[in-house]
Amino acid sequence: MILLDNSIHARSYQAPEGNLEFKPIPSNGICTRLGDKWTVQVLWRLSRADERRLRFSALKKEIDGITQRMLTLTLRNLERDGLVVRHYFPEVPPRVEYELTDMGTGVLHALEGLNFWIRDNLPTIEEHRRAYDKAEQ
Amino acid sequence: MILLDNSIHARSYQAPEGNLEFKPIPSNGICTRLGDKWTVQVLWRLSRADERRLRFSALKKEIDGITQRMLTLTLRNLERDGLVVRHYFPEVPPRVEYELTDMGTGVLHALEGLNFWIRDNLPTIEEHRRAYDKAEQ
DNA sequence: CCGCATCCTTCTTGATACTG
DNA sequence: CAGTATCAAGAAGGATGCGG
Repeated sequence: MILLDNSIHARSYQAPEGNLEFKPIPSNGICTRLGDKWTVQVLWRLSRADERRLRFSALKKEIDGITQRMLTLTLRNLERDGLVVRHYFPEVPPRVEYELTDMGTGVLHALEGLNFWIRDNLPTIEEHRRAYDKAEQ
Repeated sequence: MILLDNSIHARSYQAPEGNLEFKPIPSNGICTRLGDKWTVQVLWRLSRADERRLRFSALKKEIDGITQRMLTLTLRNLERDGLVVRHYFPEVPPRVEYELTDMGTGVLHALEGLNFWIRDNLPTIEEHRRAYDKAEQ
């Protein structure tokens, strides 16, 4: 997904006036990434943390249901894209913190429109789904 | 994911001022849908068509690389969610047109912010990817 | 504590052939 | 023309065990 397929809430979304002004640009995997199961959840948790930084274990604790493996993979991809930076402290036991970059913050802002749209339209969509499924038996 | 992983272009994106104002809401599969390989491509083609309607075969011709099977599946999902309506004409040979609903148009508007963000940030992201991959050997 | 390796299951996409 | 059915390939996600 883009937004959470688990989580809650917000203010109102004003659809822009007039016609659609974009031709969709190639996203080179960005959208697939944002649409996966955990990415936005991770970005959002980091955005709410002190100094936009959290330890691996803190993220794992906050994100319900995520496995160590998936958290690692998700963070690696975000790091590779420059949305998150990894800070490694070679203590014993080791400590690792992940920090949201400005670009990481930016993508969350860019998702606000979609977020509000979903909030406003999800009930209607689910209504359609029920009707459709019923018609199919 | 959301925008095209194949396609081009647009105007500028003004990031909202101040702090992030949303807690991501549950999307119930919407985001996964928007993040898949063909959904946005289909929505966008319909949005540019006369009366926002196109025949199945026209869509197939316009969307490079899509198979009959994937176009069918994509349209079924969009129809189920109420983003598209299917008009069936029992002629010989049969004719089927798909029409973008207001809600379908709405979701494209809601994606504009993301679209512009990607256009503006993709070069930087790809730079990060190259650096990351190089560091990994 | 953090993360890698391995194995396994499920989902998504694609290729191809057939039909009202 | 606009599908459906079937099969196969690959990617994504989950479970579990080991290691610095």
